[in-house]
Amino acid sequence: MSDSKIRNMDDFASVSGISRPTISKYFNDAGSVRKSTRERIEKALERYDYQPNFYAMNQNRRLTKNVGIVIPYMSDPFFAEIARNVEDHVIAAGFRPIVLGSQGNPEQEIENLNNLRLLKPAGVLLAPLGRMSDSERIAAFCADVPTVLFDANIENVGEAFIGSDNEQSIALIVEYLCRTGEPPAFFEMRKPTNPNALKRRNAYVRSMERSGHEPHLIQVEGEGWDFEEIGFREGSRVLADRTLPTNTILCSNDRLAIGLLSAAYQLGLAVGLGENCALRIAGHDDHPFSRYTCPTLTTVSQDYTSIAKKSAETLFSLIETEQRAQSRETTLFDGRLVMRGSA
Amino acid sequence: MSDSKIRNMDDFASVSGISRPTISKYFNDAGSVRKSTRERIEKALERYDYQPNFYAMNQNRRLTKNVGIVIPYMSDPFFAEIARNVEDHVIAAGFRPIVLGSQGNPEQEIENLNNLRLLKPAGVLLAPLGRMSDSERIAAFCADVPTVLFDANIENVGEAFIGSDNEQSIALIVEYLCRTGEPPAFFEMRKPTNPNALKRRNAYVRSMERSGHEPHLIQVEGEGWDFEEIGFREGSRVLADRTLPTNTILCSNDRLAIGLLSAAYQLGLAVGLGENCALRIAGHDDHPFSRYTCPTLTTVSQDYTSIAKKSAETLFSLIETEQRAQSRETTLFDGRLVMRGSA
DNA sequence: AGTCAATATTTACGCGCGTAAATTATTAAT
DNA sequence: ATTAATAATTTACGCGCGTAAATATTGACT
Repeated sequence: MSDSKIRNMDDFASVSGISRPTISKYFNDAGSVRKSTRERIEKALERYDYQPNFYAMNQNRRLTKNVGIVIPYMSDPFFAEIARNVEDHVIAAGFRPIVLGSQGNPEQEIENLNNLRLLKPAGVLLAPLGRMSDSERIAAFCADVPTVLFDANIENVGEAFIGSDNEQSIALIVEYLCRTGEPPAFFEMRKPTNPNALKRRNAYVRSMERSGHEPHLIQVEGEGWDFEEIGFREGSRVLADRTLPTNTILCSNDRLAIGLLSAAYQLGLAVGLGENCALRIAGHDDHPFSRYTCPTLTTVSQDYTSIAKKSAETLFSLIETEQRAQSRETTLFDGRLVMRGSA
Repeated sequence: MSDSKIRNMDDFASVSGISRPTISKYFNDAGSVRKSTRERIEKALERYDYQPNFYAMNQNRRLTKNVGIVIPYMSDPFFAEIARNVEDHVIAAGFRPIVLGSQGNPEQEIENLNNLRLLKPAGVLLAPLGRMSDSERIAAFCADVPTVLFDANIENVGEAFIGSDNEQSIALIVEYLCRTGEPPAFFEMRKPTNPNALKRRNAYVRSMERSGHEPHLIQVEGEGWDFEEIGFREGSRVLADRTLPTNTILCSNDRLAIGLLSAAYQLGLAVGLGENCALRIAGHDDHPFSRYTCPTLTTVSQDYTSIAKKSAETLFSLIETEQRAQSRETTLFDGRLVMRGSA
């Protein structure tokens, strides 16, 4: 690092003895300049720690290497995890990921897309809020920017959808629970906020009916994204009532299950498979925390490795061919049963 | 919304019949234009949903309303929570928050600051990685942009520091644990990654010595931010060894404690206060999850409401007076004992 | 030395907006 | 109606960079 401050590309062009347009070309694609020039630029880069203004760069570019990643909730470990996964693929493909969380707020979701648009992204990977999303505005965005939806679908919006097969995964765990004990009741929010809740509810009902059991929905009150709190509060109430027709509860997602496990513990109800257990609890998603609950949570894992990979690849092929998908493809990955202690 | 697309401020100036510089002034400060003009602009704003390009705006501005918020790790619920808190204050004060997470990576932390600089922020609220931070570069940034540090201190960097009094909070829980049972051992990572770990270690040692007890450090291996995993893995080992000189373990943070609780559960060790409990476990931070563990986690809460408030206020007074602090003030808030089931 | 293609440079303009100075229009007060 | 203050407009330039066209340079080759 030298003394004189390099404030912009002009300054850097001066000190490196190379014209600004060539510098610009270098930063756009280092391979597009002559080798000797590249070496001179890189030598100068070592002395003066200049890097182009990211936002000014995108101002007047046709195509950028930016890829937006939008998830429903930043501090939900499940979404944080899948976002990290997607991010890795984006980096590996030579793009620059920009991750934004919508904080459960549809307006924030739209603002995130609007902000991304200003960065002229080559494409966007969007896990929408789902039911709450302003699907019209999202569709309008998708008309301008190649967008692949993942995790939650919005019909006919975006170039493709990649997610989990809730029908399969719910059937899987319902079948497991039925086979190893009493058929499960389904614990969920009456007005669910998380994206795939309704699909899972329907999958549960169908799955129970298919195997000749009476579905039993436990639809609790609660709003927002504080699922553990809702699982705990409403779970405490439901368990104290002792009106459940079964000793087995399947939760719509792991975070509800974590709250419910806590409620059961505090009521002195032993949860698990053993003879002396009063209750079985299962979840859905394989949340990062589910392996540390007491007992550990039996759940069904989403194959987010594959979802992340396929989502990214789908977007990259769209970007490369520079054309829109001729038909909107939907790819669903199977869930995998994760047998742990709670059921 | 009308048919014709408004692409920039020039377009909007045309359709609203007002000159572009005046529009620019309006968006900078709606009160700075004549009332009749403001109404005309706002009427046009309803018809055409235009909003200025955020990044182009900041390109050539002297002062912006942007306030950067940088935290060590986005998907750590504790940091997510304190960031949300700070964010609220920033919005309430009429500024625009831009939240960035450093993902435990010092280079990312510097890149976050560099990116923020391009947005010409009025100020920055920085919770640094701590020991791992590139303090030289952070200091260089603070020389350019008014910055208030919170959560973790870096000596003489930034205009002020607001955090928790680890000395007080650790003494508080050590005293509690000693008073109600055996003196605690201290469970931590040998090379801790989380910001305040070393302060807490020292506070523990001093606190134990002060009350005439022999300190006992359990320093486990592990790197990165997967604290629950480390707490579980190393905790399982330590508990299985049965070489502990005490039945009481104070963890350096709640996330380690959550892992340790899980380990104890799986080893069949009853955790809690009761006669028939083999172990007491306590944490530090009052992590959002700590009220859902089994048993619920006794811990000491950081007063992050006050920390967030004071940090924001400190920054705003710096921004308003447009001058740097004459002396670097440090404000420490007391922790509060949160007695739950685990100790 | 001469030829040609591949690169580099110069020049000039554009992106969407901020901002300052000079000019003109509006408002409120005399 | 006149005046002074206030606000809006026009004009012109700047921010940091992308990009296109014309021109100049380079390097490998015959």
